[in-house]
Amino acid sequence: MTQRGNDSASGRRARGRTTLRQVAGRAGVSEITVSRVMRGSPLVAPALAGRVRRVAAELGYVPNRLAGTLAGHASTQIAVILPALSNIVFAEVLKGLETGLEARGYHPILGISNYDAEHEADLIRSLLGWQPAGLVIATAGLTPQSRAMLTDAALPIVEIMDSDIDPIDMSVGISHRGAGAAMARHLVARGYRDIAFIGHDLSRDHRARARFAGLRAGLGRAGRALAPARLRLCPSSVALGCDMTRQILARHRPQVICFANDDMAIGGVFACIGAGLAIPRDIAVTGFNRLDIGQAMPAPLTTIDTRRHEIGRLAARHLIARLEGDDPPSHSDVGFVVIPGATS
Amino acid sequence: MTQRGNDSASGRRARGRTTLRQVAGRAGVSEITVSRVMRGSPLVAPALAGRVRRVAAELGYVPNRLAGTLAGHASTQIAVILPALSNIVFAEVLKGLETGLEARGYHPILGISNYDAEHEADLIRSLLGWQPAGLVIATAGLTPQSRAMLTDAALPIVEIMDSDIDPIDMSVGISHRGAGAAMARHLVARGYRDIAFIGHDLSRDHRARARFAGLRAGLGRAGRALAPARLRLCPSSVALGCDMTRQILARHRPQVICFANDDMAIGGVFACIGAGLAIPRDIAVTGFNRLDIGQAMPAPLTTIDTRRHEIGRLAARHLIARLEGDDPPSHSDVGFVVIPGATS
DNA sequence: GCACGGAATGACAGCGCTGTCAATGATCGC
DNA sequence: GCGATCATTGACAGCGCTGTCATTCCGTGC
Repeated sequence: MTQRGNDSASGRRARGRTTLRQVAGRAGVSEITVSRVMRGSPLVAPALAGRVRRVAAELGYVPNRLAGTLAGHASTQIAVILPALSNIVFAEVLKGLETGLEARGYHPILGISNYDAEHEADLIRSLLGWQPAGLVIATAGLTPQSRAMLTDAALPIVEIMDSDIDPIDMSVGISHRGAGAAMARHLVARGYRDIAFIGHDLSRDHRARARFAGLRAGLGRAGRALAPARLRLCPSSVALGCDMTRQILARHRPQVICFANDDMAIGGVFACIGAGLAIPRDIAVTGFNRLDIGQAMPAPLTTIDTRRHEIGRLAARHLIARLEGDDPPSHSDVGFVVIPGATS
Repeated sequence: MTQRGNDSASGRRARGRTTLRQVAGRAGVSEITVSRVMRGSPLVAPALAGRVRRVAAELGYVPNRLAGTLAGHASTQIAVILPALSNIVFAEVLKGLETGLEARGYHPILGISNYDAEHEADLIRSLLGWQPAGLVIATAGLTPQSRAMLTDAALPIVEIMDSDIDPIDMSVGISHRGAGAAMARHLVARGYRDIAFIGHDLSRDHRARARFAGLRAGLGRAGRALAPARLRLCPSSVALGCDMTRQILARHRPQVICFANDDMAIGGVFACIGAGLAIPRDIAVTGFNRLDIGQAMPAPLTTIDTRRHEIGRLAARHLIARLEGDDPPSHSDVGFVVIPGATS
């Protein structure tokens, strides 16, 4: 652990990483042969391949994927752009994606748009600069510019979460508008009339907005009205759901409160319990997403399963299929599932 | 769609992306000048720079970062390896990291080890192949091989979450053993004697194991014993906490149950409520991590804030500092905070 | 009017690897 | 025994960009 030349005081930058050439020199073969061995080509005689592998291991050789990709036109990086990570939903989608990609040797490069379409455009530009083999995106609302970049880039793209779209290339998701409508049918079937809605900042989250629109339209078709929605211009959270529920209860007790998602709904349940109300006898509550925690509550939450794990899995699968020359469907609706629960 | 090579039916691979040369040709300047303009070099005359920028925009030119990095030795990718993403804790750390990195033009390449040290080693190897500028890792238990690769790689490395380690390069975290001991002091101060512990698979999660060891040791020092721990060899979850709590309650009611983390503790709270027990009168409950949801419950959970957001932020900050030639501390303990709550 | 210094631009080599095709032996059929 | 064939191996030219000089063109001061 002495000088070695690298480890330049502050930088600790790696100059002097072992290269193909060094392995080749030490093994007494040409660079291309080492390259073939490292990529498992059957063109190299087994004995030679063994020797080369031994030398490579000895030298701790790690192939430079940058150079390899530049020369060979075959990146194994996949750009992944999500609107947030504070909500467990996207973390689970990302988990599903990472697992599916990693299993086939692909690596995600991550960007978080914060539900900001402009920032999303910047992310698209900079991630495309890495020449990824493909791109998976849960849109924050593609700008025309973003759309143009993606179209021009001509690489496999999966737009995830929403199936009510006309995808640039492929889509995997559910119908959020349909999910809202399904919740409306559920509420109508249960006979509720005085229905309130609590949500976070829907102006940025267009999928939550679609659910809300579907809910309102569905209720309208059944002749029920939705009380004016209560929205707070901040990200969704348990605490927010709790707080806003208390506010509503302070002036009026609706028959049911629909929350924009499970996080908020769980906060709502806590607020109702705190107010001494029995659920669903005194007041009903519904959420969206089917978080595990909502189902573990003493009274499992009425909600809609968005099958996000399946979305991540399928997105990875379709992307890889396309990369391997297959022709996966350009439009996949994984279908949501209404979970009746015990809170409505 | 004639020859052009690109958009080959299935592949949709981009051959024919605009290159520096094309921009240079169209603008009537040399490649290097375009390169300078794209990187904002002051060496180019403003008028010329403007013209070049216009041409680049017209052609939708996106610099190829692979080539740039290969030629210039300055990647802006940062390898990030985490043990899981199912738990919101790591998702939040990742969010903090991404934000900090993105703001300075760096992009995370993600790997999830699933608490598997062997897989972690594979991830390290393959991510290092991208010649990242730095690496952030929440260890799943570095194998000697992993350690060697990281040492040899000679790039800035931040080991996050745990501060009770001798870092390869830098560390940012808290003392998990200390946190366990702090919880022990809290319990002793409250006068509890009959203390149970419920956890998930600690064999793989060495930080949870350290907390447990700290708790047990702390209680031991105070002359209290911990009932034999109940562990289930599966990942932690709300449902698991709920289930295991029911099992314990079926045969005996301890004064307090310590859970390996908040998720499990929340499940425990639900189980106790379901069993008609009042918290903390009939039974106390403690968690770990200080999840928002635990604090939003009618009785805020007694827990320990692990300051994970701060960990992510600081890890990004120190990494970037190092990359920019500064000399950040090699060892940062962000400190945990005991949150007394109302469940103990 | 002229050498000089600085600003602006370019030529060139090469980062580490892979695609392509050529070269080398070894093997084979007749 | 000899050309054809196959299995191996290598030479070479780039992928698209940037570091490092070299070059050109001014305005300056004397």
